[in-house]
Amino acid sequence: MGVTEATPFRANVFDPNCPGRGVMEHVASRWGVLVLGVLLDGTLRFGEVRQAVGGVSEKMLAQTLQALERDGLVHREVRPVIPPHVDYSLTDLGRPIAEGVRGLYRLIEESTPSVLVAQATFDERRAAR
Amino acid sequence: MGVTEATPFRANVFDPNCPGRGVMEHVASRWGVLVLGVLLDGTLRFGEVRQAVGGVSEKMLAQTLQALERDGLVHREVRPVIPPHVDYSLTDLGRPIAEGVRGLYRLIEESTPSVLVAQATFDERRAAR
DNA sequence: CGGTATCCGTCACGATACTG
DNA sequence: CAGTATCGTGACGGATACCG
Repeated sequence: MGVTEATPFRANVFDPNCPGRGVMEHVASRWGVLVLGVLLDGTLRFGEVRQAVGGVSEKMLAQTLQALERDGLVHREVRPVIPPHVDYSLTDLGRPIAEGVRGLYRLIEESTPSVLVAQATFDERRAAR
Repeated sequence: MGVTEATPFRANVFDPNCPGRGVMEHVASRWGVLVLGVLLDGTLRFGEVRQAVGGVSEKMLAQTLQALERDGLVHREVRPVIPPHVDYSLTDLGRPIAEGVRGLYRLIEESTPSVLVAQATFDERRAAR
């Protein structure tokens, strides 16, 4: 088997027609990463999620939550009262992924100062041409 | 200060007007995650990256690589020969982030079977209405 | 070979209004 | 309160052509 056995990394995600790619695009979407990150804090209602994630519209939030629910990463619980009350939380499947996302946050925020310097340098060089 | 001191997580990424958010959107973009993942294997030429990432157009690849280069996550080295030869690799700043992305791949691929079941169940319930 | 420029379609997204 | 429906815009993204 040699190399085949270990398959060092080379995920199938790189294949356009692979189910994992779709999940990746839900998770790593503009709002997906933020929703998962927010839900890591615990169960939240629709409006609370909306408030916690800055700048998301109702429509996009509903859409994002549905995609994540369909993938089994987020649990949706409706309480039949008036006015309606809907709770969102991470599933056991979704939690590790959300934690991975949180790890990315951490790294990116730590890197932010360096990134800003890099951007400034880059833009400067461009202007100098 | 109690809770305030630790600031459990609650990254500034959730603020729409924050530099980290922009970086996050580059990294967690459709092609950004894939490019970073591919470069983790080592230095690659433009064409090699294009081949490794399934389904990306030249335009989007160039655009993605530029954004990551501007953020200081990817290093671009031009060798002035004919025909042109351009190498791309991760910077010290970019590598940890790329590794975080790889971690997400792993998690998502492990989850894929469960996700497919969840999707089937979800779609079934919808149809049953 | 590794881009950049241009054109153009599509769909992601936001704003608004409405329902249960 | 938590959505769904509809519509309009603009950015994203692909195809093509051309330059260094």
